[in-house]
Amino acid sequence: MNWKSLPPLTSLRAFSAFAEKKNVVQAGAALNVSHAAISQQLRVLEEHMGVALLDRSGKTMSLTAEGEHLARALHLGFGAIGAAVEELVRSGSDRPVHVSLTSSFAASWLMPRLPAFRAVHPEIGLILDPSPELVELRPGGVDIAIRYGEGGWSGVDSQMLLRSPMVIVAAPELLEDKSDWTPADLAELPWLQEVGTTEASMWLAGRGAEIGPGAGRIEVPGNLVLDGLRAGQGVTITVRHFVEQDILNGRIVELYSEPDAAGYHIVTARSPMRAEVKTFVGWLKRQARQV
Amino acid sequence: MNWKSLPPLTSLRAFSAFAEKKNVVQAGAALNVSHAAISQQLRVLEEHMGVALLDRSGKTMSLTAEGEHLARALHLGFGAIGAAVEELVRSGSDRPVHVSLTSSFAASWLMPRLPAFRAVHPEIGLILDPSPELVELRPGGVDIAIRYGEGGWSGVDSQMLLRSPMVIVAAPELLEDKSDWTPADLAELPWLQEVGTTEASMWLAGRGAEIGPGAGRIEVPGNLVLDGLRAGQGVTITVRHFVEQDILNGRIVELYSEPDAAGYHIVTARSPMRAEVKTFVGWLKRQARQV
DNA sequence: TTCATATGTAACCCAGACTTACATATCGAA
DNA sequence: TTCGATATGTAAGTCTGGGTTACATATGAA
Repeated sequence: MNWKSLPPLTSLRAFSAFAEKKNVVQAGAALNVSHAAISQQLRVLEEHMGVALLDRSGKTMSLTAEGEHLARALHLGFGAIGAAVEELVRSGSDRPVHVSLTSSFAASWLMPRLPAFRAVHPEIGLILDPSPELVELRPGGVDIAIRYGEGGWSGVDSQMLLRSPMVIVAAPELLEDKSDWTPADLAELPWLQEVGTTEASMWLAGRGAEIGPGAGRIEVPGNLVLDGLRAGQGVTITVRHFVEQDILNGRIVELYSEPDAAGYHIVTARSPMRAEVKTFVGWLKRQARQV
Repeated sequence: MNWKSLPPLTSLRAFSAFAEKKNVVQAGAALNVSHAAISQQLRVLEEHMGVALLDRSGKTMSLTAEGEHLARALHLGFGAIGAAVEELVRSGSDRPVHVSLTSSFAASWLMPRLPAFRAVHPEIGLILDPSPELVELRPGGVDIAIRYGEGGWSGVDSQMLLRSPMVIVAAPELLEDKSDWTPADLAELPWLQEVGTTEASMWLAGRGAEIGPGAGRIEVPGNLVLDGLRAGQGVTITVRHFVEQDILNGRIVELYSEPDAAGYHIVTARSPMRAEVKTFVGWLKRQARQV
């Protein structure tokens, strides 16, 4: 391909649009530009090629024989390009947006807001995939993951969605009148933990304690942890944001708080995002801002 | 054609060049830009389409399946466009440049300089068409005309090539010892006039005189007017530039000079000039400057 | 003539395409 | 495993091409 001798592509596009519409005003409309822009580009093209493409006699402009010839080629050429682009773009767009997240985030934050998303973007399908572990983000598979942490993971792009520290919480009934709970004391209470996760044990271990043999660890599906917590069935570690209301109205007591800069992040692969994914991510961020 | 959803054409071109060269540096070379420009345009395209077109793992980049698909379409599309453009541009370029001019300009100014043009641009053919009258400038016919006057003709573009006033001249032999020639006196002398032109009669008429019956008007082909003048066969009106040397060395006497801003102009149609015509016009102007 | 329609032009503005310079990543060879 | 060679990425600033607006001009129809 001899690119260097090709006229400016903008001028070819303007000419093609003019050839289609037979009128600079409409050609401009088709390209989202003013009629003057088309007029100028047509001159640029003729000047560049040194060929009379347009017959400017009379009120309306028409194509010369050479112009018709070029117009046919442009229609075919740009047509082929446009068709291929369209095909590739839309081949992705009927696939739903695949979101991997933790079940607690899904239950406590995302699910209540989903109806609002459906209302605004009924055309975008979603797959919510609650799984405790990080999954591979790859084209054709999971589009985005929502994960808790401090960000900065390597190999992926991440942006903070919701900043909130981890807290150790329990219902007042469980704690009875005792205050000043040390980690070792807490280890003797029953613990609620989502199946397959180890945050609770890790937290205790990090403080030299270990869940006592008599206390018992209750492993429940992620969506039931908070319900059990409120029912006074055990202590648990969770993201403060999810129990904020309960803490404020005294239904839950906050025992320890991790003062780090962690929070939920939107994690995406370092490859271009489909338009639908961008839409969903944008919506997520707007939702998080207006909490 | 749905122009509005098309990605920037620059980015499509960059991608197509990359697909061809398999390498950003060479793709840049093919488009006369730096490798960084290609790199950035590839990102723009992927971002716009939301489709992974490139596999960036490893040292070299390669196309994904989607990328290959798009590359094929772009190759065909841009190929069709490039071929049509090339065809139109070269269809004009084997036709010689057709120049209409007066025979006196041809003989006195252009012909002596033509060998220099042939030496620099052997690939450009010329047709010199000496004709006294203005001709129609149209695509496929006469490309440029060289005409004497004050410029500003309507319907055409003109640019001054050589400024020089009209003068009335004669050989000293013809004038003998008499000086102070009035127009009426001159009317009694023989006049040399190019066949088909009326400048001489017009000049006399404009001054209340008329070629006398005894004097005689000698109509000769344009290329012979200056020869006859030098041989003392008659008075004539001509452009001063052509007889400048003769005036300076006394072989010709300048009787009257029209002090207007006239001169030879390059006259072209208000339609795009073929590349070869531009070359010739540029050469003409450079020649005129260095006189 | 006058109005309506279509295109041209001048002059200024701005986004996006480009450059330069430096950084980073991978592969192969010593 | 270090080093050089090769290939691509990134930051930051520049500049111009493509655009806008506002006005001018030309043609055809009534």
